Amino acid sequence: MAVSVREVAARAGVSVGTVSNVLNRPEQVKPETVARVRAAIDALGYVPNDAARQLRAGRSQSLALLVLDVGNPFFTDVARGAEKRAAEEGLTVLLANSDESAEREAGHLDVFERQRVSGVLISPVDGDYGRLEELRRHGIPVVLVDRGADQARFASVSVDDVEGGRLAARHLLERGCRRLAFVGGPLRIGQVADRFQGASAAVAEHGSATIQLLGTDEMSLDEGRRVGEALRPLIRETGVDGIVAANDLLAIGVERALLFGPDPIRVPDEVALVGYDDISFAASAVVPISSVRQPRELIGATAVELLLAEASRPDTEAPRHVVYAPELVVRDSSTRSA
Amino acid sequence: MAVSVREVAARAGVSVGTVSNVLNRPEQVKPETVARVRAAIDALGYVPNDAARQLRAGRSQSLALLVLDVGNPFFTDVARGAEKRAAEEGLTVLLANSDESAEREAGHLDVFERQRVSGVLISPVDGDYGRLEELRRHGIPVVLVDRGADQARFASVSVDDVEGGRLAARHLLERGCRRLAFVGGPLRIGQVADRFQGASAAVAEHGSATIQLLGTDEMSLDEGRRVGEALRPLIRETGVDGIVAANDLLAIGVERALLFGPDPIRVPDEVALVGYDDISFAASAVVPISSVRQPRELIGATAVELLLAEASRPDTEAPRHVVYAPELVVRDSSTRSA
DNA sequence: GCAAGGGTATGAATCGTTTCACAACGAGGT
DNA sequence: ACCTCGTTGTGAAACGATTCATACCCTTGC
Repeated sequence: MAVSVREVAARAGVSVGTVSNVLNRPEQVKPETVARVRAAIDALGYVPNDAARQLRAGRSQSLALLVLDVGNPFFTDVARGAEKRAAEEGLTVLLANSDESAEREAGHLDVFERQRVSGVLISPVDGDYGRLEELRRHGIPVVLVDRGADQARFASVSVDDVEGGRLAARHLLERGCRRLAFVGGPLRIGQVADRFQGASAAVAEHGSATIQLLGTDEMSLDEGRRVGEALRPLIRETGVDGIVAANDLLAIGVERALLFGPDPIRVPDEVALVGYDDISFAASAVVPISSVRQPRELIGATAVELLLAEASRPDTEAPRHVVYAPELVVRDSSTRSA
Repeated sequence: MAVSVREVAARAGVSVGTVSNVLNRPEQVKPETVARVRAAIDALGYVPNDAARQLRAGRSQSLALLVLDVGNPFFTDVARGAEKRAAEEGLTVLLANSDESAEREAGHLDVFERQRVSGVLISPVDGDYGRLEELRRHGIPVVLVDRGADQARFASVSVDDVEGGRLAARHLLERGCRRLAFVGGPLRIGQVADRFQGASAAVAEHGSATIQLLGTDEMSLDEGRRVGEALRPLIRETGVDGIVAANDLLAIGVERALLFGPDPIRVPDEVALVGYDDISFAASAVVPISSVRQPRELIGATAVELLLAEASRPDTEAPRHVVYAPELVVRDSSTRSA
């Protein structure tokens, strides 16, 4: 059933070592022999067995990418970037999903370690960095994705969320907004806290401006709608004139609630709105939503890069950290037509 | 660096065979010995090497799921279902993405064969079933996902798209619609053709009703908006009163174009609308959209099921095909308030 | 006292590939 | 003739887990 090098060798009239050489260092084998071996491979339909190769090599040709949510376009784009870069190194990416569950995360990490993957890229469920330490002790390099500064002991690639929040708020301030609202939560999510902090800092630079926090339990469309309803009186009575949402789903929900409730509020004329992530739905919302874009594919590619560096990093050297700058994409939701 | 059974055995004062037995058939080992071996495993931080196990077993503990688009919620839900069912069998699912590219698909299949995965679940890029035949000849079972009837030689799990189209159209007819439009394309996509065919059949059963096809180049929000504009005169002048969209993205785009163009058209009062797939955005559209739901997780679980059956299927028996019935989810977009 | 049999443990063979020290061979130099 | 080199190919060892025929010990029954 299974065709092995031995049979290929027999058919081509060479030794197994030569077959292996044809596969891995063809330049060291006489062209004529290469041809004969290749012919035998084709004739028999030989496919090398990775398990055997790995066993010998001690390490697999795959690296793992473990994300919080495969359903999130942010992560699928990161994955795309990682795959491209990994392919250049002859590596395959195993994509896995922890679904924000520590248990599933642990399960996947176990499998990866048994597989002796050549590295793990992970956007961790918060908490248990101990398991990651252990992986590294066992010789498997680890790179944190989209979670950075707080964990200096691991290499990481992330985006400056403080700066992103600042960009969003500053943009609104430049458009003349003075009473801002920040929608997002829970604050224990590092990204959310950073974005709020950045927005607050921008506001602080403007003597006359204020910002208030409207917390959410999750970052979904429905929560956005709920908060949108709560915003209505704030806009009409308290004079809120600008909204920063911690992600685009919230922003879209907020926009809908404002535009289509009883007594509609015009966006951007009565209140300006900026989201975060620049998902494709943001651009095609009823009023296209300004948003803060992150270099998603680049994040993935960089993660692979750091992994390679990590693999050959001497203990005397500290892990590397890469932080990218976010970028503001301006659309109608923050561009006052009047 | 790498801890192996040998070292565990030495530390526990037993043979390597016994360590293996502790891991795989603990009931055959004296409890006291089990404890001693377990202690040694913990002390040394031993993690079994899957490559070695696979090499011996001839087959990996993983199965592959190769989808057209990981960004599509349909497939991530299928993946979730497959993972659950696979976990029950002690199998891991490798999720990979062909991005509708035949080349990427071929690349992934090569890797999977080298890995000796225990099976491949695939929603194939159309065309090259030859490679799949070859995989099977090499002893790797194959199950087609979401592509069925046309390829009797492979086991498959799919949803009856003709019936889905029929459901959607019949629902509109029952609501009193008589001039229907079907939005979708290109028609070479099997699912689209089937849905249109089903809708047409439903219309044919009604003497007085008609249906016309409005083709699209792709199934996106933007195409939906474009077609929505084109629909405006048809509704106002030709009297189109019901729309079936081939997927929810199109439906959402159409709805937006109708509601927010100059001279807005009310949904469902002036025209009723049904989408397809029941993605989460459908329920939270401005006017929530009726849609045809497919049992996504069940599809994944069934695919794994068929794979197991396929692995032990005698040549004398034909591959199995499972076809699920779609389900109509009624929301406001097709429920005339007047 | 001995054979039979059940419960435990052993260790060598095996899976398929890669690697590496070495052999075979011919060409060129002296 | 002899030595040296370079090119090309060889084949056995190694990777780490599993398996299986075998051995050992202890009861049990006669």
